[in-house]
Amino acid sequence: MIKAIDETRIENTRSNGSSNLEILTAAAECFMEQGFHATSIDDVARRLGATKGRIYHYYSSKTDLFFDVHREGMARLFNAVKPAMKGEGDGVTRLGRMLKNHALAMMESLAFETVVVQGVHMHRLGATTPAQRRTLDELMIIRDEFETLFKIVAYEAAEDGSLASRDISITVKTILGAINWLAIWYRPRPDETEVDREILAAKIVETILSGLRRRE
Amino acid sequence: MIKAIDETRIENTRSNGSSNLEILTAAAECFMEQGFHATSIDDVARRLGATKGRIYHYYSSKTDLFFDVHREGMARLFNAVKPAMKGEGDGVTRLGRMLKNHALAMMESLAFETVVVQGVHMHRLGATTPAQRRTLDELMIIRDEFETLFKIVAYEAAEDGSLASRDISITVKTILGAINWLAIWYRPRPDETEVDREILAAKIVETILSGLRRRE
DNA sequence: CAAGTGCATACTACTGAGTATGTTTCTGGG
DNA sequence: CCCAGAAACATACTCAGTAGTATGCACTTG
Repeated sequence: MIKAIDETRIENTRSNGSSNLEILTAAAECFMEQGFHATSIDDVARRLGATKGRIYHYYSSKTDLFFDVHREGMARLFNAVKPAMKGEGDGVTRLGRMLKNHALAMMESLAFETVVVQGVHMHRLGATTPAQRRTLDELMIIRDEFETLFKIVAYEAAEDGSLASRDISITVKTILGAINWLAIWYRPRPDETEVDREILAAKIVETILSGLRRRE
Repeated sequence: MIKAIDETRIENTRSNGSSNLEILTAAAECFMEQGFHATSIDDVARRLGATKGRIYHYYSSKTDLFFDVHREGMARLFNAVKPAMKGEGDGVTRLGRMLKNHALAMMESLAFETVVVQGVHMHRLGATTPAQRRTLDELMIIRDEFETLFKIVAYEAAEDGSLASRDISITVKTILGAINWLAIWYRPRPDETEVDREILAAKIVETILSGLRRRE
């Protein structure tokens, strides 16, 4: 799974040409713990055991760094969810697979996905330069596309009769909220294994698919 | 409903003694739009048509102001949800009422509740002074109590057989995530009425209670 | 060995939290 | 009715933190 993510990682080129996963990871962790504005470039550098110079060599601004972390987070979500769209099972079954993979990606790349959640909230924020504004819009388009993946399969599920709901848009937003909320409350335990995460993801998906009320 | 909130509003006294709902509201809106760190005290003052002096007359620091907004947001959630715990219906029915009221409160006090959501995320953040650290811990206790309200009724629902789920803690976190996510995507339309919000809340709750998969 | 690459060091300039100090309006006791 | 004194702000500062820059320096590569 993780190897698959690495192999299919989309290009991460930014302003200065090359990228640097080490920097991205350190930045993601800082942004997760303190948020974008409370994180100084020096904080990220300190976590790297380096200085500003290294970061500004690769990224032209703090905002661009944030954007690239966001980009990486979205890429991982796509890589996790897209393969689950096709395959066997009715619409809701496939939706369940997508949700489970989404949840697992949230846990495995918690720092990046927390930044993604922050980024959504940042939409309104006036990004300073026009170039940054364009990048931000582009990121929001990617986010919409991600949501659309779920809408597509939800429509298919409505047509094959496996989906109960009527209002697809609200339904998708609701269930994605349940998953994304992991960024708020989930913290990995030190001794946690992949299996533990699978179990947690399965429980969450089960709740979403079956609902709270017992079925007869 | 709104009048009821005002009547039962808990005391909002802070450092300097008295409070000021006007300031709290302006601050909540700024924090919602830009986040805590990106919001300057001057921003809040500008929105009030005033200057820093007014704000620092009532609040000893930006952090304390944030805390009081959070407090107000939590108070509104409690006032919305608590009355729905008791009354007729099985456990899941009452849970549904609580969730619906929660969703409505999110929409009606969007700015305050967005700050509450931010506050949860801020938990890890090192609040500077020991006094602020204590206040932050206190706020998190209040949040836990809020979550406990749902757990209590969920346990009752498990006992009366109306609840399908086994893991109460994960179930509650999942469904609260679905509701809280409203803070991210919900934006009131200009011509929106109370009825519109009721319909939206009902759809969300229906999705949570019944689940995605169609029942035979 | 010349030209870049990959950083570190040492600055600058500005923003923004908090403070110190007016200035005006209210309030309550004589 | 008058007038301390407090309450409710506004104005004008200070100063620490931080984004971004300019420059230096080792090390690689063609």
